[in-house]
Amino acid sequence: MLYITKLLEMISRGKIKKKRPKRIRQQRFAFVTKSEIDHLEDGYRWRKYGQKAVKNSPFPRSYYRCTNSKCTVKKRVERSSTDPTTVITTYEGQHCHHTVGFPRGLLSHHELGYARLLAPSSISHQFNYLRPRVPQLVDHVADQSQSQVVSSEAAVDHHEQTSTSFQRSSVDQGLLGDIVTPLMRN
DNA sequence: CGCATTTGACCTGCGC
DNA sequence: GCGCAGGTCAAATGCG
Repeated sequence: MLYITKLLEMISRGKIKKKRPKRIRQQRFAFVTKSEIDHLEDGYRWRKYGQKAVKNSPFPRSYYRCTNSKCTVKKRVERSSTDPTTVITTYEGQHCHHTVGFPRGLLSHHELGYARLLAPSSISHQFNYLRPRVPQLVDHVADQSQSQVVSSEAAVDHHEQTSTSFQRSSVDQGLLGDIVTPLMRN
């Protein structure tokens, strides 16, 4: 009874919405990282908007969104059930703004690769400028967490195997075609 | 006070 | 149609 009351209240407040339009699957990139840290810095600011226990894994999956309101990039972070020291980070979408910088030397080279990958072309030079600083950052990270890209494409495929709506071709031909390394491409 | 995180409920897609 | 799993929302709460 209490629940029904709450339900009606929610409806009246517009909390229960009608059907949302079909989600359009955006480009996704997954990184497998050996790290003790779940949430690695990648130069962008993220706001956590959800956490969910996933099947076949004792570890919950965290959902993050870019704090820039105009930016729709999302990121999922989950720890591998087979190897608890491995973190699987899946990025979805493309940033439409500059990074906020790379704080505290926590940037790992795979995350920088991602940043370059999804950054607007107009700021791609920013990453070239930053590149000379990377080795020391990577060394710093490597000592802590042995960050590495194991197989981004394999990780994506793990999620996308049955999906036919993941359109890589446009990515390859477009903006990211200049940036994505052969490894990252299909 | 503003922003980030937590968390339970709701929504949606998919397989049976 | 039903149930499950994944994804999202938003109020409550915490923290600097």
